[in-house]
Amino acid sequence: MTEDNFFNNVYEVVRRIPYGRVTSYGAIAAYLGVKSASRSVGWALNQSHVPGFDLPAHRVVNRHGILSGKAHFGGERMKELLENEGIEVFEDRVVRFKELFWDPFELELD
DNA sequence: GTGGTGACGACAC
DNA sequence: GGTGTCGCCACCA
Repeated sequence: MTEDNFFNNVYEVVRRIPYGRVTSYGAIAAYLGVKSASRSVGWALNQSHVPGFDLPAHRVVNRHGILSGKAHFGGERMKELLENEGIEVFEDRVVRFKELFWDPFELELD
């Protein structure tokens, strides 16, 4: 946001995802002005596994609400984190994804 | 500068 | 809804 670094912007947005809500890689990329950089967003989130890096990456799923990054959290870690926030997860997919989906552009509406 | 890779997305079947 | 293909962008060797 405040910086021109794509990665930094991704982290900024992810940290602002409301509790109990989820968003997609594409939505973040679009908010950053590069709609087609969705792959880079996921690539950036790869940093979230670094110690001391507090990032709710478990709230970021793909366009279909699938926990595509589940493998990077290790086992059912991502699923548990989501369910802990009241988000139902079935078969690696977010139930009611359409309702729980949070668009980064809502930041402007705040 | 070039090529390969990835926690994606849109489209076709 | 699921699978395969192609396109996209940023990063690293």
